[in-house]
Amino acid sequence: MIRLSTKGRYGTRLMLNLARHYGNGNDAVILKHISEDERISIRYLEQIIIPLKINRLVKSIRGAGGGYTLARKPEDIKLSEILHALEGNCCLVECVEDDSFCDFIEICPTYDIWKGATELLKGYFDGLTLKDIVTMAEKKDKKNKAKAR
Amino acid sequence: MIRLSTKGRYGTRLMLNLARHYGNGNDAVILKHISEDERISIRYLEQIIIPLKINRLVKSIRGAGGGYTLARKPEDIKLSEILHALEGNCCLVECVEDDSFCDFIEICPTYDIWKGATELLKGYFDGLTLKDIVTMAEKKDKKNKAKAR
DNA sequence: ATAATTCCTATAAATTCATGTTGATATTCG
DNA sequence: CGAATATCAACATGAATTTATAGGAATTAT
Repeated sequence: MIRLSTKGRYGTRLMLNLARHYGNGNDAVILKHISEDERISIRYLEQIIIPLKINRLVKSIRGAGGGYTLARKPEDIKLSEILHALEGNCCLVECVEDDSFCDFIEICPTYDIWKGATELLKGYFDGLTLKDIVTMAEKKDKKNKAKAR
Repeated sequence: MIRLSTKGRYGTRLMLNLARHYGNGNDAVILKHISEDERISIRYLEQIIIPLKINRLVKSIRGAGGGYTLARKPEDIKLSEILHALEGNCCLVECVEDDSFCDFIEICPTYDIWKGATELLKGYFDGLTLKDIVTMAEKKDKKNKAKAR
């Protein structure tokens, strides 16, 4: 019912991939590698990375030896920014962000409900940076490996 | 990016409409009236109400003089139940509810993020009953009328 | 019987999701 | 310079899903 689009999900994974490679000197990552890592077609990644570039979350380096890198440090990129870039509005219903969308906001009994839910989510995604998520994933990975032993 | 489908939104409005008419003796409401009130086509309402009926949130009365009523009191119906009925899973991503959906949950760096967001939303919708929402809407309405004077 | 209303199935229209094609442009490296 | 590597850009296509409408069968009150 409430769904995060593939664009949002794939875009987040793309950014996490870049975050993991960030800061190793020559850190440009090519889409082909991300495609292999994340099992998402290059063509689709190309479409998804466009808004990320427009919103200056990634930088592109053209030509041989090129690729993409994060435009800022992983600790300075919030998940909310990523989701917002991938669609103008990071909200449950359009009327929450664009109040010209519907003429009945003033009297709509559900508007405040959806608005409240949106604010809740925004707060959650605002409190998570790429670094946070990478750290969480590393911990999880370590735990799994310990279990496997 | 994160979107509540029309089914979820329209279904909620449908239920709120029934809630407003609940308990007035002969309280069966026909879809035609809901259609006029909410400006949603009867045909679409018919589709939306099916899962609400299957999940025993509404009762139907067939034939002339029939219609629909809430199956329980508005204070006993939670918004989370409505959203859950309208789609099997009331979650941001399928893997959160159906762990056979993806094989990489154990190592997926984003799974826990989406799961956390889903839990947050669920908690929010769990704390809201139809009665709560109707009461909120009435207060809002009164306020608007006061302003108009 | 008739009218009202739910119920059931089909299908059209719009959007999202994903891949493919072609070719241009920029950059590195030998 | 020339060849290889990648991004950039504009489409085109097809499958899947969501959104919405339509026709008619079944049920019931009057």
